[in-house]
Amino acid sequence: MIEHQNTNPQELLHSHQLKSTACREGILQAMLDVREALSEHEIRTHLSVDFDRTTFYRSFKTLLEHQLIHKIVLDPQKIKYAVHTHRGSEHAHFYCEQCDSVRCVDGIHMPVVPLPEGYLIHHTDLIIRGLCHNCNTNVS
Amino acid sequence: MIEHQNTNPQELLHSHQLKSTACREGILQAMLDVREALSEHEIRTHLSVDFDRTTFYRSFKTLLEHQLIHKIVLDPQKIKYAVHTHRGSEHAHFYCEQCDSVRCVDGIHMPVVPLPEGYLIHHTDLIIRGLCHNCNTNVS
DNA sequence: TTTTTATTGCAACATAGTTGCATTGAATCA
DNA sequence: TGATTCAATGCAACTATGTTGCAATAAAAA
Ligand SMILES: [Mn+2]
Ligand SMILES: [Mn+2]
Ligand SMILES: [Zn+2]
Ligand SMILES: [Zn+2]
Repeated sequence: MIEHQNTNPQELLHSHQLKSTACREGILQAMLDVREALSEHEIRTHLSVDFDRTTFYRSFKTLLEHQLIHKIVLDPQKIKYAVHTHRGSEHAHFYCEQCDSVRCVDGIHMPVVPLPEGYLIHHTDLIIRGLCHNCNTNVS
Repeated sequence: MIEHQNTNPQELLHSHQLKSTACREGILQAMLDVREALSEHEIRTHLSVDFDRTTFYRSFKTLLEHQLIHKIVLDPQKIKYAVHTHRGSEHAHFYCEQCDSVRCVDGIHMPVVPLPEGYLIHHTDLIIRGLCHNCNTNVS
């Protein structure tokens, strides 16, 4: 199985012309380690150093603006972040309603939406909710 | 053009075995009047009486649970609610990034997603972001 | 009319995120 | 090396979106 290169926070940041700070590195490292979309809290617990919430969110903002990461909004109180890997930027997300995990889903052609005349599409968000393999198979 | 019946808060509530309270009625009336998805604030300004935020959110919760309305989460700080009309429950939403409006979009077949073995789909959310006819045509 | 049940309002709390301002720290320039 | 500069950090305060506990009130049922 071929592992993708660039799975290194410093390199990632540098390749996007961003300074390599402790907080940014930590966020990226957590995401690369876990390989799942993570909430602020989940990233925080994964980290050894503790940053102020402001710093954290400013890092998120920077990483989002430079498209190193993306954000998955499941609910106003349920937000996850994931790295942008080599996959196409338009992809779906699967949310497991039982174990609360979010995974990026490749290979989905976004639906062609019959919108009225004059509408312009910038971006399409597709979130699939259900049970992941683990939660669906290992029934209690 | 055929107008759908039941466009009346009291009837709507009653047909779903829900008590007809002032807050519930107000929320539904606002949505039926405007015919767009509305935020809490937008509904509030549309109403004459002012309810406590708790009452408001408890009404939302009840209406959501009984499927009289549905919720469109655009961002943690950008939430809209819309009535469930006769349209199918699975439908897409269009969000105009300029005028901030959300409209329910009918006639979209949700994409068939090639998920790995064992995954179970409960629901699919599709949000299309861009410019509405008005904002796209009337360029500044 | 009395009892029961549901709704409302208030206070307090939680999560997600932003802004202003002062401080620190890391590069860059001389 | 030292001074300048600019970005990153931390703290305080604030916004939006909810939720929970508890007491008061209003509506339905007995
Ligand atoms: Mn993703
Ligand atoms: Mn809708
Ligand atoms: Zn799961
Ligand atoms: Zn618009």
